Amino acid sequence: MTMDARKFRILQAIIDDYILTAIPVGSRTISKKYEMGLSSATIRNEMSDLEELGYLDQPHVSAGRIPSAKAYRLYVDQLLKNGSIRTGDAADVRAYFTNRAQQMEDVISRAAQVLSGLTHYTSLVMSPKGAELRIRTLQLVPVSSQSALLVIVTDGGIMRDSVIRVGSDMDADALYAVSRTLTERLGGHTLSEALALIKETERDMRAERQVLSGVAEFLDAVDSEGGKAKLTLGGASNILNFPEYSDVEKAKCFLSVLETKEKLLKLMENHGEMAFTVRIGPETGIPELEDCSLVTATYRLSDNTHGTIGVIGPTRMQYGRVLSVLSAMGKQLTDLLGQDKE
Amino acid sequence: MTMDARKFRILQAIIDDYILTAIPVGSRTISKKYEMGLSSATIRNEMSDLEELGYLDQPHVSAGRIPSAKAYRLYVDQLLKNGSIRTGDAADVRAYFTNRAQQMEDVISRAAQVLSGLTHYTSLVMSPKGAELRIRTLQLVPVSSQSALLVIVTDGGIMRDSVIRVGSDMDADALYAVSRTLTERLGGHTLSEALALIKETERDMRAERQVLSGVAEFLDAVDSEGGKAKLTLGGASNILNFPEYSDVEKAKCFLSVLETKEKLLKLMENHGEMAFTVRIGPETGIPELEDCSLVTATYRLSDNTHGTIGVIGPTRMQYGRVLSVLSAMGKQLTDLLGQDKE
DNA sequence: GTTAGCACTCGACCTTAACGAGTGCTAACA
DNA sequence: TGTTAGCACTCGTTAAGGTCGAGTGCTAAC
Repeated sequence: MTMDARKFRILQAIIDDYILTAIPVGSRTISKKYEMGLSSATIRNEMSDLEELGYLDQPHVSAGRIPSAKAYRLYVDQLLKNGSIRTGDAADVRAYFTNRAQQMEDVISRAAQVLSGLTHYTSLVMSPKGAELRIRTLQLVPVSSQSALLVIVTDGGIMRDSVIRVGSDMDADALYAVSRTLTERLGGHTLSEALALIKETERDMRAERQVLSGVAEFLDAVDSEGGKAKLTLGGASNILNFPEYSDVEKAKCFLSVLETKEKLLKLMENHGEMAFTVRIGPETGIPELEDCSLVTATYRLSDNTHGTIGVIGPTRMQYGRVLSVLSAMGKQLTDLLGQDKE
Repeated sequence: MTMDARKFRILQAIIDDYILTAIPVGSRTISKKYEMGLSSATIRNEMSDLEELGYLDQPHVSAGRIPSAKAYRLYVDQLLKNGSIRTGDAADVRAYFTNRAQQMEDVISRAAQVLSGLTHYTSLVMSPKGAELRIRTLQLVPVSSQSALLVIVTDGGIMRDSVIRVGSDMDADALYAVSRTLTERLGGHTLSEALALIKETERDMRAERQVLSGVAEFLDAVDSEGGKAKLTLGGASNILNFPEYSDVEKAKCFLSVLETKEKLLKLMENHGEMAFTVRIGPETGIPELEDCSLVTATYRLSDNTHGTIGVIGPTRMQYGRVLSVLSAMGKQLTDLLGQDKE
C-alpha cells in the first residue's frame, strides 16, 4: 500500500479540519464538509490505510482520527516546496511598526508583540549572537572616578555595555584617547576576534593596562557565554487559549520551559541554512514540547550576522499563516536593523 | 458586638490555616489544631460573630469559613504595626547575588528571579522613573556618518540610550567635544531639568544645532513617557501552582493583566511614603485582580531616586514571608545600585 | 459563658444508564 | 475491483440519582 494523490487530499482535509477545530476528525465530516465526492465508507477505508501508514492516530476506537507528527511533516514539506507562502501579512506587519522605535531593544520587544498578536501563538525573538557581531565603535564613558562604562556599538546598532574598573588616574580625556585607539584597532572585527587582538594591544599600552584588562574581561565574558543571544518572548499566555492546554498541568509545563530560556536558545541557534525551520513535536528534542511545534526564520543585520525569530504553539498549528507572518517579519526586521538602514 | 482579643486570635488562626491550605476552615479545625482550649461549638459562635462583622465569608452553608479582604487587611496591619518582619531572608537574598552582575539590567532581572524563586509568587521589579534620574555623564558615540548613539549615564549606572541623527560634518572628535560641553552643563540635573537647560544651550551652540535637537527630542520622549519605568516580571507561571488558579480562565485573565504592563506600572508608581504598600484584593483597583494581593517595597538609588519591587499572588498570601523577603531584597538592591557603591 | 447533642444542608464523589459519534466489517452494486 | 449502504459494536461524554461527610445553627443542659 502506498500514498496516492487521493489519500493525500484526504489527509490534507483532515489536517485542515483538525487545525481548525482541535476535534478528532471523522469520516463523515470529510465526506460532507470537503466535497470529495466519496462516501464516508470509502473515506473510512482510506483513513484506515492512512493510519496504517502512520499518518493518523486514533485517540480511541470510537473517536475520529488526528494527524500524527509525520502527517504534519508531510503537510509542511508540501507547503514549503510549493513556496505557497502568502505575502499579504507584510502590510499588517509594517503597519504595527509605524512609530519606529530606534533602539534595538525596543524593536525586538515590539517584534515579539506583533508576532504573537498576529498569530495568537507565543513568539520568540532572538537577538544575534553577541560573539558574531562586528565592532563599529568602542567607547569608554566615565561613570565615577574609579569606573567607566564600556559601550560597544556593533552592526545594527546593537549595543553591549558593561561597567569596568579603570585606574584612578584616567579622566574623561584619557578615556577618550584610549577609546579612539581601541576603535581603530578593533573596529570591523567580531567580538571574538577582538579578544585576541586586545592581548597584543596590551603590550603597547602599558599605562592603560587596567582599562584594557577590563575590556578584555568583558569580551571574554561575552565570548564564553556563547554570545548571550538574548531571547524575548511575546504572548506566552496565548497558549492558554488552546483547548489542548486547558489542563493546567500541561500549561504549567509549557510555561516553565519558556521561563528557563536556555533550551529554547539552543534550539533557535540551530536554525539551518533554510529560510525557515519547522520542528514538529518530537523533532524539538524537548520532551515537554512534544505536543508543540516551533517555526523559526531569520533576519539579517549583515552578511554573517543574523538573528532568529520564531513562533511556538501546539503541533496543530496554522503553519501557512505562521510561515507567512514570519516571512514578513523577517524582512521587516532586516529592513529596520540591517546594515544599510541609513 | 465588637472585636475582642479572643475573636482576633481565632481570626488569626483561621487566616493562618487558610493561607496554608486554601481550604475553607471549619470550627473543629481551629478547636483542635490551634489549641484554643475552647470547644468547636464556642468557636462556631465566635465565627458566626466574625462573619457578621465582615471578617469571614462562607462559600456555602455547609463549608467552613474563608477570610474576607477586610480580614487580611486587619492581619496585615497588625503585621506591619508589630514590625515583626523577620530578617532571616537577608542571607538567602544575598546568597543569590554571588556572581555580581554589573549591568543594571542584569541586576534587575536577577532580582525578579530571586524574588519569585524565594516566594513562589510572581515578582515585579520596576526600574526608577527615567525622568527623575540625575545625569552623571552624557556622551555621543559615532555609529555611522549620519548618526550617533546618545549614552546617558545616570544614578546607579542606569543608562538610557538612543540613536540620534547628527549633521554629517561631525566626526568622532567633534562629537566628543559636544559631549564634554553637554556633560558640563547638564550633569547633576534630572532628565526633566535637562530638557529645559538644553533649550538655552541651543542658542550658544548654533553649529551643533542638529545634535542638540536630537538630544532634546530624546529627553522630551523620556519625559513625556512619564519616565518609562521599565517593569520586569519573574515567575509569572507560578500562579498556576495555586489551586485558586486551577481554572484556566482565571489564570488566563491574571496573565493577560501581567502582559499589558501599564496598569501594573501605575499601581506600582503609587507606592506611598511607607516602607511597604500592601494592596489586598479590591484595593488594587483592577477588577481582574480582585482575588490577588500586591505587596510592594522600594529601593533607593539616591535621595530622590527610587525603584519599586513587588510580589503579586492570591489574597491568600504568606504576607509575613513576602514582607520579609521584599525587605531584604530592597536593602540588597539599594546596596548594589545605590549611589555610593564604589 | 461554655459545651454536648442533634437535625439539617449541600458540595464532593461514585455509580449507573442513556446517548451518540465514529468505527470495522460484510455484502451488494456498478 | 472499487464504492457504498447497512449494521453491530465500542467507548467517551453527559446526566441523573444516591451516598457520604464536613460543617453549620440551634437548643438545652451545665
